[in-house]
Amino acid sequence: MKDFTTLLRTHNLKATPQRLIILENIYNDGHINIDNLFDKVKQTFNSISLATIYKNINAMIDNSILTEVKLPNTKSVYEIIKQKHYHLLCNNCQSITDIEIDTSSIINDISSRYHFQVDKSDLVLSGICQKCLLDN
Amino acid sequence: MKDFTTLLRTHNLKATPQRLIILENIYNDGHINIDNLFDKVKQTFNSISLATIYKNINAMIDNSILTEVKLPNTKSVYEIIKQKHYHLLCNNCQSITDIEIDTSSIINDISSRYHFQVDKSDLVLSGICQKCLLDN
DNA sequence: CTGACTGCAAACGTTTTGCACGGTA
DNA sequence: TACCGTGCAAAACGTTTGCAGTCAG
Repeated sequence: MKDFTTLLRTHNLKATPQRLIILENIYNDGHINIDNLFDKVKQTFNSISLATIYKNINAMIDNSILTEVKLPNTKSVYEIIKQKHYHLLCNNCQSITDIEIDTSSIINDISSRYHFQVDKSDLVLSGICQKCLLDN
Repeated sequence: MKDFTTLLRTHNLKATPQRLIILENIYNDGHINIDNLFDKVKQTFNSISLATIYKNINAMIDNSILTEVKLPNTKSVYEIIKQKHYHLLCNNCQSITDIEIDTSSIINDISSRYHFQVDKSDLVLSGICQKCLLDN
């Protein structure tokens, strides 16, 4: 469990109970889409409105607490901003796994070949995860 | 200019004038979002409806003629399916460039480290393109 | 000739907004 | 206490659908 109160305040947002529960749920899940987040948050805060979820997701993205991860063939998920990493997406169970890869050689290659200044990289590898491979 | 009539027919779709113009516009642009596509197509086929654009984009995706490219911080674009490649996205001029990178070592590494069967990879490098770097 | 396609309008699901009330700092 | 945040309902937005007419093969 992290100190989400401090996280919010250092990013110029008030630490309301709704925001704390939203962050706890995103943190526990790792990556979560709006619908699942709303369902989960309602379990501990059943009066919360969907508009509040949206407003807070957007506020936290604007204030660099969260980031949106766009995925092929499925809804975007949101995650707390952390160190640079990439994603595995299982097309069978829909699980998302953070992975670390050294992409510096690729990025350097592209920078020089295309004279493109790379500020951000997004990589999603889709396929079948270990668990689903074993289950079938 | 390619033979889009054959492309459509070999994918079990009728070669209507609307579809040919849609494909020509996507081909010429390389990658285009729905709004820009609608604007462009209207220039040569002003009676076309937005519903027809949507229906055809979806039909062509379902029949493996087109693919959707999801991009960070901006709308998805559509492109004609071609050989495997990745994308550069300029955050200044919004241009999208196809790039070729050998990602096999990364994918092999991930397959063995995570026991994940990789079927597809999506990589977007965002930043500033050469033209915009020179202009500023 | 027949099934597939088009264009319109209506419907739909998702996200945003306005506003009065409530809570954080 | 001042301002930010919440919750509700309504609005806006993007996309899909139903249907009658049309066209490609």
